[in-house]
Formats: sequence, structure tokens, C-alpha cells
Amino acid sequence: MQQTGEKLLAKPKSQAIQARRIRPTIHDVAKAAGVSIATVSRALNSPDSVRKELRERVVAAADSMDYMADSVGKALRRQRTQIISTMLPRLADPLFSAVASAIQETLEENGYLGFVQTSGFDNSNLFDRAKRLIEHGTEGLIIFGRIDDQRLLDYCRAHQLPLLSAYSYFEKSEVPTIGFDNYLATRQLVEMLHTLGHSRIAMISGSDKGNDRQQSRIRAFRDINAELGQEPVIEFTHMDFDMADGGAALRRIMENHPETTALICNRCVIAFSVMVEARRLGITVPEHLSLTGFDDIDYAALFDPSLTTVAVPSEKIGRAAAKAMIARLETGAPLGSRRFETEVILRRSVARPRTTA
Amino acid sequence: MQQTGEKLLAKPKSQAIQARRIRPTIHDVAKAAGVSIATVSRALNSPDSVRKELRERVVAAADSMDYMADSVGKALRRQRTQIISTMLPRLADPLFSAVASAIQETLEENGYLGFVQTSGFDNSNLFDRAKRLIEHGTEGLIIFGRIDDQRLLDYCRAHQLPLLSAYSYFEKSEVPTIGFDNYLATRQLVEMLHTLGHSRIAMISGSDKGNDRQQSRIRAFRDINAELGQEPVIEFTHMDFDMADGGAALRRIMENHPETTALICNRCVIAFSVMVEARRLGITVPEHLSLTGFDDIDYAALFDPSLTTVAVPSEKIGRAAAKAMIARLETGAPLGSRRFETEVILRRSVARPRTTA
DNA sequence: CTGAAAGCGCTAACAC
DNA sequence: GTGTTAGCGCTTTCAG
Repeated sequence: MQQTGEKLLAKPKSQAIQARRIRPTIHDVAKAAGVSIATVSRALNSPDSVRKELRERVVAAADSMDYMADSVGKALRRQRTQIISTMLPRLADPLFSAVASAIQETLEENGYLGFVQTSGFDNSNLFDRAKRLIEHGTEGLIIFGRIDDQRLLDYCRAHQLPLLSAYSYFEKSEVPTIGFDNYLATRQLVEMLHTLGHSRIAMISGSDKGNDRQQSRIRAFRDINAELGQEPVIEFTHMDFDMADGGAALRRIMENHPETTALICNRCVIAFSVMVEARRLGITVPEHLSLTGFDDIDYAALFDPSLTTVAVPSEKIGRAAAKAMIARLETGAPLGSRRFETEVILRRSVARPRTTA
Repeated sequence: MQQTGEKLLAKPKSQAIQARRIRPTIHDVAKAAGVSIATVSRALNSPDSVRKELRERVVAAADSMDYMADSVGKALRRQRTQIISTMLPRLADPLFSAVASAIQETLEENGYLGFVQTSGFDNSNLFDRAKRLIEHGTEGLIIFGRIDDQRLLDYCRAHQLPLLSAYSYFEKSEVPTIGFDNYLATRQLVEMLHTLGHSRIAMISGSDKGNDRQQSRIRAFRDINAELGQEPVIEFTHMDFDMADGGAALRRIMENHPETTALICNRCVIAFSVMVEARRLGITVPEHLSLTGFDDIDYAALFDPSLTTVAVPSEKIGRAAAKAMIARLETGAPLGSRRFETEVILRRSVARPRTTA
């Protein structure tokens, strides 16, 4: 390596231990091409600023040894990592993985890379998991759902780390939100059922602890019931962890509220497991009981009967979130909120209420 | 900052431009605690080597400013990033996201972090996508399925980048493989159908280009047919991209080979879309046609009729792959291959063949 | 158009 | 037990 005489003194000792350099560095390329490391850097990053002949020599040398500039060194020097990380409840779930996929794709298209971190469904304790992402150079953080962790909010504000909440939209929010209005969407769903003639509607929700989606959907349902002077029928599952738990909730509802004609499940997976149990119990869907899901994951249309759901533009939301974060990082333009529309997709799992009973 | 007099000359110029340091560095902590940066590093990384009083001062200072050691600087110095990356066909798919999830969890538990990169189903062109991961400091690479990209193999060998193929197991392989034997599993599945009395079996496969899973399953099916002196009936879908494409394959089979009594779908999603089409065509499953999937994703049990599949221990494979890679990185012990067992899960979508026809 | 050198944040010799 | 300092790989002034 071309070092000054002084530095050569210290060199051999430490370096000689390692057998052979695992990955070529800019120095190796410079040596091979007979130029300085500065020229290598320029030839590779801003080719126009280097004389053709030299440039070609550098490129040839770099190619011959499969040189890839080390992003770690680059990041340290440039003080930019181009890493945008995402936190979501789980990865092994069609909904979350669809969002994650859209985000990752968008990042990739724009030369970014991202860590994906799972956090469970409770958004009130995100900081410790976010920490690892931040330590590793995360320049922007996208969180699935509302951020209920004050520590994380404080940290990001104090250290100017761009933070974005994706999937749920909130009119007023300390942090920009890109997503849809869960409250509104649920109201639309219930109104659709009302229009069909259902007046005895029950809800099965996932745990609402630290989960703004469930909270908003429950609130919408309670509000509607209150407006009608009805007592809301809500059962909770722990479907988040156990695929089969929706069945138990269905049994509780059918026992305590046999007059129920329509059942709103706050996640598609809940609806699927309810369907299985309904089949087992001989409850026909939709003849005896109408059933709805939420999020319209691909499988909703494949089940028999096909499942009525609220279609959420998850991919669009994911892309929008990633794009917004990239724009923020590139131009410094402040992040803005954005509301997406949802649509009730009426499928075979919903029909007019049974007349008997 | 405590620098020697010389260096201070160059300092103020460049630093003064930036308003305020976004994220505190080890120098900030050192200054606040009135110690050297070395002591900060020691107090945080090997607390025992620092006098209690000083240690507490350092920790207090660090906490007060939310100090997090920058992994970029750390990685550059230590020449370790603790990043293990994964490449898989897609993310928005229950199978792949289950594997990704298991890998990510295992990494996290062990203080590692990982990038997840999607590559599509064709494993013959992985290098360019892997490049970005390698550039960003990936120390070990886990690839879903057999690696058919010679460039990637060459690169990893030349630069000693640990490489692991997960999900598919191969007896002989340049690269260690952790997974199951697709050929064997398919043979088991077909034999089960034979035992039940099926002799006219067809297969619907996904594209087999660069996809060892499909290739092995097709080969097993061809071999069995050859042993029986039968002409194999195989249709291809492009389900990889279009959820509804399984239906067209079913129609082709029912038209050209109406004698078929059992249908092997090489992925669960194919089977689901076939089920939908069968319903539409009035073909009853399993009475008229037995149906099998592969991979046993959670949804297989929820469909009506529930789907017979080959259960693959995807999570175990993911965890094993991640653990093996970590062990390789920590101890230097060479990566080994490992074969997992699969099991045919007989569910309602399979019955004895219809006697008429 | 090219090279020398500084320095990003950190750890680990080395010196005391 | 603590401080000083070199240097990981890179980009980018600054000279020439």
C-alpha cells in the first residue's frame, strides 16, 4: 500500500496476521491500476471527472478483482447509510408481508436498503427494538400503525430521525401518518350490513392493546351501537398468536347472542377460523350468519364462501410510505400525512339476514 | 473535542457548518463525562475494566443524551457487521415470509441483523441483487433454494463469503444445504395416492425455470410415471405472478385427461385457485377429484375441504439456517448440510378415487 | 486531471 | 485503570 514511510512502521505487524484480505479494498484497486485511491473513487463514482484511459484502467482492475465499494466505509465518510427500516407486528402474515414487500421494493428501486423488524401487535413498546435499527444506521423509520411509545417519539424528535406511521391514518398526529381511516372504514362496513337489513351485528376483535386498528374499529362499532341505543356485542380473540381462536369467540357469541345475524371480524384470519368453526357447528354462511373480514388479503376471495371484506390498498400505502421517506431524506422536504380510500368488497359471505329466528 | 493542538487547526472549518450534531458520538459522551473516548468505549463494552465511579459517570452521560454507539463506525473498526442477509423469491407469501420470519427472529436473538431481499422464483440470476447486500456489509448469505448462479458461487468462494442454501436439501452440493428432499417428498405423496387407489394422477407445477423445488417435484413425478410405463400429465401455471392461473391449468387437464382422479399441485396457492375453479365447474373435491398442495401453509387446514399437503418444517429450517450461519461466523466452524423430514398430512381434499368414469 | 491527506465513529494496542 | 493514538474503507477538499 502506498503509505508514507512513517506509517509503514506500524503496518506489517497487525496486517500480517490475517491470511489474505477477504475482500478487495479501494487500495487494492488503486495499486492494480497504478493510480491513487482518489482516482479510483472518482472513476467509479463520477466517471466524467477522470481521463478516459485512466478510467478504463481502473474499471478493468476493479472488475478483475470483483471490487465492490464497501458501504460501511462509504457510510462513515458520507454520513449517509441509505437505510430505511420498517417495524411491523409480524412478518409471517399476508397483510404485513404485503406491506413490507411494497416498502422493500420501493426502497430497492431507489437505491436504498431496509431492515425489517417485527414488534408484535402492541405498539406501546417499540423503542428497544427500534434501537437496534437506529444503531445500525437507520436514517428513517417506518412504523406499522400508530406509534404509542413516547420514548421513541421523544428520541426521534430530539435526534431528528424521520419517523413515519404507515397503514393507519390519523387526522391529528404528532407523527405524519400514511394510511386509511379505520374508524370510517368500519362505519362503512356496518352501514352496508344495515342497508342489507342486519340489525343484530356482533364483532370479533383481536387484542386492542397498543393496536390502533382494533381500537378504531371497536370505537366505530361502539359509536354506531350507541347511536342506535344498542348494547354492542364484542368478543376478543388472541388470534394474533393462535390461528384457531376465532372459533371459541364464535361459540361464545352464538351462545350468548343467538339473535346475531351478522358477524364482523376485525382481521381476515379471524374470519377464516370462524368459518371453519361455523362449518363444524352447522351454521351456514351466509344463510344463517353473514360474515365479514378486514384488509382483503388475497385469500379472502378464494375461500368458500368468498369473504366480504374492506379492501385496503396495502401495497399503495407501503409504496407511498417508502417514497415519502426517501423524498424526505433526499430533499429534506418535511413528511406529510396522506389518507387512502378503502372500499367494501361485497362477496358471498354476506347476504340479507335470515327471516326466521 | 480533545485533540492535539495540530489537529485543531483543521477542525472548526468543516464542523461549524452543520448546525448541531444530529446524533451524539462517543466524543460527546467522553466530553460530558470528562473522560477519554477509550474509557467510554470500555465502560459501555466491557464495564468490568473500568472503575465503578467512572463507569457510572459515563453511563449517566450516555443515557442523558440517548447515546447509541454507531454500528457503522464500530463495524468499520471491528471489521464485523453482524449482518446476515437472506434472499427469497417473494416476501408477500405465507411460505417465504414464514421462513424469513424464523430467520429474522433467530438473528435478532443472537444480536445479528439481516437484510431480506426478494429475487423472484428464478435462482439463476441472483448475483446483482446479492451484490447490494454484500456491499452493505453482509457477512453471510442465506439463499432460499438451490443456487443456480455460477457468478455468485464463484464470488463467494473467491472472497470467502459464507453461503448457505436453505429449504431444499441436496445430497451433493457445492454449497451446504439445509432443508428437505423435494424429490423424496413428492414420491411419498404420490405413493400415498397410489395406496388409496389412484392410478390417474396429474400434476400442476409452477414455472420450473431456475426453481429447484419444482424441478425436483416434476422429476419425481416423471420417474414414477416412467416406472409405471405411464405418460406423465403435467401442466404449468404462472401462479407465481397471478393468483387465478391455476384454474386454467385445471381446465386443460379436465379437457385433455378427463380420466384424472387426483391432482398434485406443487404449491398450496395453486391448489387453492384450483379449488375455486373446480367449484365453479361443478367438480367436487374430493368426490370427483382428489387434490393435494405442498408446503402446508396455515391456510391449507382452513379451506373447505381442508387441503392434503406435504408438511415442511419451514420455521425449523429457517432457524437452523440462521443458527448455522451464526455459528460459522462466530466459531469459524464450517457450514454443514442438514436434512429435515417431511410428512404427508392427509386431509379432506383427498379420498379414494371415484369408481365410475 | 490527478494525488496527498484528513477525518467520519469506533475499538484496541500501547504507554503510563 | 485510564489516556493517546492508529487506522478500518471511503470521499472530498486542497494543491499542484
